[in-house]
Amino acid sequence: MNYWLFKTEPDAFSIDDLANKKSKGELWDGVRNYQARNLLRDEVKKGDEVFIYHSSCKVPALVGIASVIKDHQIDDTQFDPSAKYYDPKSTPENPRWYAVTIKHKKTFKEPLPLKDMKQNPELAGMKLLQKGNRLSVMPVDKSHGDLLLKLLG
DNA sequence: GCCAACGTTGGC
DNA sequence: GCCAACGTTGGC
Repeated sequence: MNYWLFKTEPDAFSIDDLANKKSKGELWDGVRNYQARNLLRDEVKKGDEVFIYHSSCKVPALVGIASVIKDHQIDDTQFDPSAKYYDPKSTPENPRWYAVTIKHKKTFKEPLPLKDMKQNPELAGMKLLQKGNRLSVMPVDKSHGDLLLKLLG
């Protein structure tokens, strides 16, 4: 079992939206970055735990946890010209983008703001805290993941 | 809204 | 394959 962190903009899709999907879960599509794609395709596996992070909002923070309930599949939005994430250079014969399905597990009673994470020496080294980091899907070390779960319950 | 830090694109 | 121009992300 591995830990991951997925970013989402709460205005577009929040932890509450994910919670509302209940056991059905949510297909995490629309990822259009090769590094993130490689993780989704090759390394994110059913049963893994995913920290949900709200970005580009008033208080950027870790807000909850989800679990992966389905391994990667082709992200069909890449073929749909009307979709926001349409990729004209992608073909069904040679798809570029993939998506996994995750299910809401828990919304933390108190979100853990980015600001606080930066101040916790035990979390130093987390990819999320590295300057200039823009990845929307990233690995979380086991030690960091365990600690976060302990902090957040 | 600003801007730093990237990633991507395309001309050469 | 280099690199300038451009677009996007995301904290502040």
